[in-house]
Order: sequence, then C-alpha cells, then structure tokens
Amino acid sequence: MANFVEIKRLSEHVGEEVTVKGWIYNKRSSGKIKFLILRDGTGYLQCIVFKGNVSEEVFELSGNLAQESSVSVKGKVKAEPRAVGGYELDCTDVELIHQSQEYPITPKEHGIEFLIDHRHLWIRSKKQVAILKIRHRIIKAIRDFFDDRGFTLFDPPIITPNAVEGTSTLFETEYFDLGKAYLTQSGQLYAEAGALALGKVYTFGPTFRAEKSKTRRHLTEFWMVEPEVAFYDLNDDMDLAEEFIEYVVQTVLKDMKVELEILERDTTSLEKVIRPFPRVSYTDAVEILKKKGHEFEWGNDFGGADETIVSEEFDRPVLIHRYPAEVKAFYMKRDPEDSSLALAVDMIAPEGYGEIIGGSQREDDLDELLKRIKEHNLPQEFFEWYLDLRRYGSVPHSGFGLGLERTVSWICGLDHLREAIPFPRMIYRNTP
RNA sequence: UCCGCGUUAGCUCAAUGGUAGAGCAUGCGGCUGUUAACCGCAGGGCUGUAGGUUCGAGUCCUACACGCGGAGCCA
Repeated sequence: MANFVEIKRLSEHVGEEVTVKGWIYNKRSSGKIKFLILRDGTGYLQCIVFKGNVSEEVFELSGNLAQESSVSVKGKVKAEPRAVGGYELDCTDVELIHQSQEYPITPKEHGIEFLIDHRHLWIRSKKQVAILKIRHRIIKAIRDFFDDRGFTLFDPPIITPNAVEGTSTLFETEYFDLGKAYLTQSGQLYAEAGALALGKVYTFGPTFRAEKSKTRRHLTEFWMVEPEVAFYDLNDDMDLAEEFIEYVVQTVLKDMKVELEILERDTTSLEKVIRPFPRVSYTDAVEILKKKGHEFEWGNDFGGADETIVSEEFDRPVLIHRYPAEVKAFYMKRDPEDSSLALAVDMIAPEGYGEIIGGSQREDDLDELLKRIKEHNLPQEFFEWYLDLRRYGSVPHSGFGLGLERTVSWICGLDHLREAIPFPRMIYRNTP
C-alpha cells in the first residue's frame, strides 16, 4: 500500500491527516492564504496554505509553484462545499518534487493547432482526462459485453499480404524476402476463420487506412471491434448490434456521470438509446431523402450529409440495411429476394455523428464468392485460405465492425475524432 | 486530389493604406476564502516566406509554404 491517498478516495479520510501527490493544476493567492489546485489523475483537490499553519519556507514555496509542478502535500481533509470535488486539504506541509518550467498550456483558450502540437501535455487537461477515462470505460464495456455472451477474443494479424476489401489504399511495407506487405485495414476475414473455429469471436485492435481523408470523421490509425458469429443471418446481426450499442451507451451513462458533466455533454439524446432501434432499408432511406426534398439517385452510396438527414428522422441510432451490392464489399452476401442488393447494414449514430457500425451477412457460397473476387479484380491466390472457409463446412455467418473513436466521439459529444484517442494519426500529422 | 478560410508577442486575438495593441502566461509588488480570482508595475514583435503596387503595406496584388474546415473514401 502506497503512503499517499488518491484524491477520489479523500471522502474516506475526512478529519484525517493524509499525504496527496500530484501536479499543480492552477493556483490563486490572497495575501496570507494560498489556494493550490492539485490534480492526480483521479480528481482535483483544493489545497489551502495559510501563513502560520506552515513554515515560512513552505509558504514561500507555495507562492512560487509553477503550473504543473509536481508536489507532495500533507494536511487534514475537510468537507468544503466551496471547493472543487467537495473536499479540501488544510496543508501542514508542501514538498516540491519537481519545479515545472513555464508550462505552455495556460488556463486560457488555445487554438487546435497549438493543442495538438502539445498533445502529450494537452492530455493532462480536465476535458481530455475525462474523454480518455470514458474511452477506457467504453473499451471495458465492449469487452464485457462480448465476454459475457460467450465470445472469444480473436486477434487477427496486423501485417497482411493483401487488401482485405480492395477499396481503400493501404500503408505499405517491405516484408523481408516476401515482397510487399500491408498494415491491416480490417481483421474481418480472419475473424470469419475464427468464427468457423470458435463459433462466436470478436477482434479488437488498431487498423490502418492510408486514404487521404481530411475530415473530422477520419483518422489514419484507429481502433475497431469486429464480432463475427457462425450461423447468424443479417437479422441476428442487427439484433446483436442493437443490444451491443444499447449496452455500451447505457453503461457509460451509468458509470461516467462525472466525466460527462465535465464535458458538458447533454445526455438526453443518449438516454434514448434503448432497443428497439429503427430499421429501414436503403430503398426506404432514399425515399426519406427524396421526401425531404434532397436529390438522390438510387444506387449511389450515402455521403455524410445524407446519413445525417436520414438519421434526423429518428430519435435513436438507425439501422440502414440492404444496400445496392455495387457500393458494398465483395464478401457480402446478396439478398436472395433481390440479387442487386447486399445483405449489409450500417448503423448511423444520431446528432450527425454518422456511421459507427458497418456489417453484413457474408457470402458463404464458394462459387458466388469466386465470381465476386473475379468481378472485383482481386488476386484469387491471396484468398485461397478464405475460400477454404467455403470448402470445409461453410455456414451462414455475419458480423460487423464498430469504430471505437467514432463511438467515443459520439458519446462524449466531441466535434473531432482527434480528441477520442491519446495520440491521433492524421493525414498531415504523425507527431507527437 | 479538389474547393473554401486562415497565418500579428510564448498562447488567444485586435489594429479605415499613416507611431504595433489587449487579455492570459512570465517577473516584481499588494490582498486571510479564492473558483479560468482580483489590483498595480515591468519585460516581451523580421506581422509565415519571397516578390510587387505605393510617398508610405500587418492591411492591396502574385507565387509559395504551413495549418484548419469541407468533398470524395470509409469505422
């Protein structure tokens, strides 16, 4: 047991003399009294340094502490409604661990360019700490959800010899004597192999897209969860996605109230994320667009603006299913009732956050899949192992991918994905 | 790749074509309950780069660089 107390546990020590270690978040002074706001990653604590209660040296030191200096403070814990967090520390001693140099991120406003240049320090700020804690809670909720339902975590390779979907551009690398290799853009094909081995699996890891996307909804490196289940059809897949999103959102609402408040997130929209979610076919969604006076030609894929317009019809995430096969990936199964449609589903988050889930029932027929690979001009030799899954006990199976940062961004109410991950990787930035 | 906007103090921003300014941060001083504390004083500038127009350019024009936002693509 360490010899200091975490700020979030101070309520258990009212009246006691304790030691707290942390960093100077801010300070104020008024003659013979100084207010040090300490942060330690678990919370914020107002430390009172009265002249007379401490030695002359400690009083002077308290006035000279630069922002973000690290200190160890000793004092008595008091309940104090005027202080942040409801408790404060009546200091008897302040020990300097390290005097900070002039800290670049001041308590005033900063521009995004400056903040992102100082991302390694920016993550110490109150809102960023709240976001990163919510991100962690979301990750845990995701893992709990699948673990509790008998899924096995199945880690796909990150280095792959070929494009999974063939549509996006990939980060390329030389792989010893074997020639070009690529950073994965999806673990899905491997998850399918896993599902036929283990029944229910999910992958959870980083994926990479070298597309020159330059929007608030894109990162070049992002985390994705991809469940894949044997014997599930598209409807089962949608049921799973619905239950999953409801669980994640409601868990965060329940456990992360303080952080959501720090972010000033209006949670009324999140509170409505309760099953069942509306389900509309692509064709119906096109009708919604037309009805609202937007020009749209059946057969095109939805853009971000189109998604938002459709989602505004509903008060919770909406599932759009059965897209034109033309705009979807080669591995998606065609709708037996209309072969021009793919058994695909996207989930669109409310409030303009766009697509957070993309999934489908997979093509399980060998000949159909061979035909698609040819149509898409994909190199069949790279897919032989994938085709084997259709040669040896093929079954209907389905899955989806959830973008972690988009989910974090939506739940936290962020206006850009770059704040949803500790160190974002974007087209014109790979530092810090 | 395309379209739009921007670049002035460490940071956030002002400044009719006519002497370069404020707040925060920093330093010094004041204040016994502050809440992005407050009050006083001080230091701090090749106005992104290179050209051009003009008696005179932070301001107008051209090019370039960098950044931000959006489109396409997608999670």
